[in-house]
Amino acid sequence: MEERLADNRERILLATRQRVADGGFREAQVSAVAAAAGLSTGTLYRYFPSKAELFVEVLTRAVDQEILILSEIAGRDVAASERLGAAVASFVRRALAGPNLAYAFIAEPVDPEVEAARIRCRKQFGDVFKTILNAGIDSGEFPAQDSDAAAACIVGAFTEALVGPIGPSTRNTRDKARLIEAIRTFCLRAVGG
Amino acid sequence: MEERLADNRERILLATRQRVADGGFREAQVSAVAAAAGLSTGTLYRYFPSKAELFVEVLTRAVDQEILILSEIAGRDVAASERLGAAVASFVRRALAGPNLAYAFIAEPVDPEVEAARIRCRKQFGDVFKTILNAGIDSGEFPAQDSDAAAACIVGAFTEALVGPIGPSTRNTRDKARLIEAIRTFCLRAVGG
Amino acid sequence: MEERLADNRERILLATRQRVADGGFREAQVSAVAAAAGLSTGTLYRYFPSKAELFVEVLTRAVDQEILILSEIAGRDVAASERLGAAVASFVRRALAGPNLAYAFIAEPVDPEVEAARIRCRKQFGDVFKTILNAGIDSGEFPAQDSDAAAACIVGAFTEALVGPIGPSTRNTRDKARLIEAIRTFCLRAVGG
Amino acid sequence: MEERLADNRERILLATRQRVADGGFREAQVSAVAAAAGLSTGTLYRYFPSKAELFVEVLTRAVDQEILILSEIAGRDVAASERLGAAVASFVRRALAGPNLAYAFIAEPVDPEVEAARIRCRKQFGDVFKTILNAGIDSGEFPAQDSDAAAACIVGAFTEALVGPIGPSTRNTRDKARLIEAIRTFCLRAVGG
DNA sequence: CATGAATGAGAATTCATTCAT
DNA sequence: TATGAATGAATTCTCATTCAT
Repeated sequence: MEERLADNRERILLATRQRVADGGFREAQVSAVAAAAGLSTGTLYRYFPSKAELFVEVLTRAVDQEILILSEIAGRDVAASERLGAAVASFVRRALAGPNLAYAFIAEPVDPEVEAARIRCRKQFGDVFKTILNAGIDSGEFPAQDSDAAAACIVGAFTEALVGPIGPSTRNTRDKARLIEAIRTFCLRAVGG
Repeated sequence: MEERLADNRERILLATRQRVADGGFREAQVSAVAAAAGLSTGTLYRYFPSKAELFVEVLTRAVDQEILILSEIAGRDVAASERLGAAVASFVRRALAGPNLAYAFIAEPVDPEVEAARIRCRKQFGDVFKTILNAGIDSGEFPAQDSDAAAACIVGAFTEALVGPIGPSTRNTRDKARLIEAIRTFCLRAVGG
Repeated sequence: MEERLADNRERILLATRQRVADGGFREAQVSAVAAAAGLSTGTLYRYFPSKAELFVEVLTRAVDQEILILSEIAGRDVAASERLGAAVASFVRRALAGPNLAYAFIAEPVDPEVEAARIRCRKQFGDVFKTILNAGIDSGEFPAQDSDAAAACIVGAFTEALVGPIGPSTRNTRDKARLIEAIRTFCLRAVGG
Repeated sequence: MEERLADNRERILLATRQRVADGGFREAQVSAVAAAAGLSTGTLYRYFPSKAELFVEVLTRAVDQEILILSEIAGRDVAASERLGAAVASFVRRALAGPNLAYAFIAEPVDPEVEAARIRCRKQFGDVFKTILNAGIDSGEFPAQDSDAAAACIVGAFTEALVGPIGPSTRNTRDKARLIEAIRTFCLRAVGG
């Protein structure tokens, strides 16, 4: 029972992720998500009080996991530039696996409540990079700079290059590797590392 | 009365811009825009065949003007790095005047038709920067690099720094000047200039 | 001036006929008709108090002319069967020249006011045939029969064969001649002539 | 609850039929039909994907049943003239029960999708009569004739006599019986049977 | 008289949320 | 507890008619 409840909750979250990845938040209607999860809409509403809160959780979950990984990298005992490069590359690599999901999460707003969550998430990303930057500046590895602005620039740079419409097309593994490298180089040089 | 017609068209475009700036395309319903323009919905439809086309025009208008300015900068007879810095700073400066509108233009998707226009617009931005980059690479001013990826990164960087939630808050003129400088430095260093 | 007024009125009626013939009443919007007549909608409303009354007049005009011709045939000093055959063939022949107009007039309802006019028009057609039928019955040329029903059947028969969707396709002159003959034969035999 | 669902679907179809019978397709707005069925418009859309498809189903339902009956008659093992007479009389008899509905079905076009269905339906009717006619012609019972044109004429004749405005008014049972007989005689004689 | 811009009621359709079973 | 049918507010778009210029 407890088992079952948790199961349903996970199924709903998963179904939402998949639909968002497919067609963006626009295509993730409550009824479609419920159907994909093998549940009724009524049941979905037993687990989530509203569509917005469901979306917020899907978003937060994905981002939390990402932040965990990036934080680990940020905490490593190596040069800041290495950490920065690793963090960027790590994020980019995973994002390339599911671009639409990343796009929807990063760029597509839905309603104010979800939008607020999206903002918090980007802020979290920025904070990770700011941490690395500040460490590098303190250690003299990076030149003095506005780490807020630079962190924002970094997040923006890889977001756009990854999921934005003007990013280079990445069809095969080689293309992807090149793109990751290009973005890493860009960001590293940008902060003077 | 020619006067009057043009007026209405402009009023509608202006009302749309304002509502978009306030609450994104989401809040720019036909009836709300018409009311804000002091017109009936029927009249709005005399000037624009559909909501989507109205949005597309609002979008392209703003972007076309921007592209014009950036292109002029890109064509100047000075070092590529100077042109790049000037272009970034120029864009950022103007964008800081109406951040929400910029956000809606750059980041918010609406429906397929408008989304297509948004993509074209971002591509235009990217192309301007790619032109500068390639010139700089050819002249040996910048190191060899993937100019597609770098152009995307640049657009993403300043977009995010400007309108993204993680960008530093800019309350006064001094803050703004600092932000512009930070973004310019970031982008210039990023491409090795 | 007087000249001009009459001209405009005729132009409007003609433009209406043409648009109806092209796309049915559905496509004959006031603004489209006015444009086709080279006038403004406001001017159109100086000549016709409403769209419905305009349509009614277009309808009545066309039918009145038709009735005139049929009445002449009905009044000829020849056998009833010959008159009947001639009337049917005469109507059918002209209708084949502009099938869409005929169809719209005969079968397509628009709004109650126009529909009422349409009913009156069909009644007029029926009356012509009833007159011929009654004459033929009186003279012993046709067997006794319900001339109301038979007249309705005749109108229905040629209407359907002409403009209905199940009528045989008539692409060339030969086809048309055959169709006219088939309908005439059908109607003549039907009344026992 | 299965019960309930089917009920609603039927209720919607019935409500549509009734409104169509009253005022034609024109008066069968989605909201009016839903209200007449005791449902919300949203619910109506659970059962029918669009107004057009609802209309098409109302149309085809009625026609399919009719065609079934007529086909049975057409297949009987009696003289073609008897079958023709029986088919006409059978159709007319039932149609006299709901003249306006029949009119809307047979004569009133609405939008392209529904109009297409209407055409298919009339074609079905025509085919039944063509079958009988061809059989009669083959057996020598009817003289050689264009069975396409004649079938169209027959459908047109009884349609008009039934639902057209010029048909005789039929107030009581005796009148109706006479009308049926008049139409049957008309059609039979028309094909030479 | 002529114009044609403006009006605004009305129609179809969608979908998050509720609640009787 | 689960269901999913029902709801109805909200939104886009059309077009006959009016009236200030």
